Amino acid sequence: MELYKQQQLKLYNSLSNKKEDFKPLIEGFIGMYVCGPTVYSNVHLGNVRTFMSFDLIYRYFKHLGYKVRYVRNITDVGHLENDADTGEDRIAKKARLEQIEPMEVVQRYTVDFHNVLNKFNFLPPSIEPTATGHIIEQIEIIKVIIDKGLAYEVNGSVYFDVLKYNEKEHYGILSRRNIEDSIHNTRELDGQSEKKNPQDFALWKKAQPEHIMRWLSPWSDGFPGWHLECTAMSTKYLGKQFDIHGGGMDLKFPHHECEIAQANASNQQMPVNYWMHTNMLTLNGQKMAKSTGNYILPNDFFTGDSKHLSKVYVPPVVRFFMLQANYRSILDFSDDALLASEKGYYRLMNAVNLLDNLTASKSSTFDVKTWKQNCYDAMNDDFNSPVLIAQLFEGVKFINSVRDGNESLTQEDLSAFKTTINTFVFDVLGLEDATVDDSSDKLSGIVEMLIEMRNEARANKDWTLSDKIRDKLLERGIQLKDGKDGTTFSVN
RNA sequence: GGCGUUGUGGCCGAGUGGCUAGGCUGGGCUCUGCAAAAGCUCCUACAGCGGUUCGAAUCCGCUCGACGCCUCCA
Repeated sequence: MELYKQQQLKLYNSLSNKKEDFKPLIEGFIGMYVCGPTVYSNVHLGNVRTFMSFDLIYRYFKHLGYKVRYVRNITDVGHLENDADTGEDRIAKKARLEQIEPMEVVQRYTVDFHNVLNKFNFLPPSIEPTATGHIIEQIEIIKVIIDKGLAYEVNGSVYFDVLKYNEKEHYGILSRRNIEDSIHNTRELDGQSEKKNPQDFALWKKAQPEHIMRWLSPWSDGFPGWHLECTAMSTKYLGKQFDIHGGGMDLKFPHHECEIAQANASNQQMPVNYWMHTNMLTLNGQKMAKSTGNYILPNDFFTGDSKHLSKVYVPPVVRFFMLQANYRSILDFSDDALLASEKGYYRLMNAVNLLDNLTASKSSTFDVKTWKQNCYDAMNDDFNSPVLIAQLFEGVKFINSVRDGNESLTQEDLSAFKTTINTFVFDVLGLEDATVDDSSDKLSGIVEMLIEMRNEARANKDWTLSDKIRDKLLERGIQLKDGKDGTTFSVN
């Protein structure tokens, strides 16, 4: 029987602001759409956090036995710098500044995005569509919305008529806004606007003569608006109605609100059952953002070359750090917090690695079944990875005690225990073991030899030599551990 | 100004009406040639002020602070 039939999952739905029992439209299948990056620059760590949250969610769904179609787009056109008519397309601007083709910009940062995600051990989505690959679909949606009378054309550009839509529907249903409020609080534009109302948003923009990203449409040579691509691609691959739509908290308004309006306008139904929003990663208490310069790049961890970092960190440590916070909480980044996570991470890994060396006993002193369900309960409660990790540390303590002979497990319990811990650590949390690498076989042979030499020195009470071997190894990241049954080591 | 979120011990971070979060750090003990590792143990907090309740960090109100969105942002 599939695991999802045994585990009742609750997830927090931004649409209702409540935790709800999760029930997919079609039993056993999940359609999930996540707003991907706009590839006009390198992804920063805040971007990574969002996608990591959904990687965790995707992994857990898969573990539960769901067939998941996970769609995460690449925005490669249409994302304007601001909503004023003077706003420039981010990618076109970057191309202009660097004097290269827009598609070179797109290619460069798409590759960077994939490289970064691979380093952090992300599972690839099922489909990763691009906005430029779905111009026709976007044009078709615009036609439908115009036919419904909810969009209008001005000088070759097409805008969504928010006020008109709001007459029969609620624009602001997701972000809990009233259109009246935003009318009163909208900053005055410079009076040049083609839009009937400042709240209206572009479905299609006519390209200026110098603009190099342009496509033919019934209205003009131009390009699609930012919000539209997600509606086009989610509808195409997941249907008019699907289970989950996710993205960063900052996309809730206006991006997701606009998506709802467009989809609702063209398909006559609410597109998404569960909206999920991940919270921000902050640096110095402020949101990480390219525009303010307050950010840290993933690559900084691997070089250690940043004023925010005291040393080099391996990717799983960063991953572990992020998973120690719930995806809906703001997480503040600091070197101290990362150092603490690093220690915890290695403690966890060292215990996992001990598992294979444990010997079974006639009886168990640990309730494996309850502990295992505790792990599931944590994840079933809106993907509460911090609580899961707390449970895993209960396991760590227990493993170490078994090793020391203070606790015991039957063969059956031992294998259940092993399976559970490996499943959650590697499959669900997606943590890689940084204590092993390709050269581990040769390395351990050499370290075993040094341990032997040190033991000889210790037997001769030659503490100078024995301590030298131990300390020199530690300097190189190899830690010797003297236990009852001899010396073991770990590579940190 | 509007909408929303939030304020937890030295630090990071769960929880949310009575019952241990967890990690890191610091103190003590065991083990050890000494350490480290590991185990045990101690340090026991919920911004402030009122209210509801037998009982609130947890619910309600107010105050103060922080953050996010309201223009692009994961």
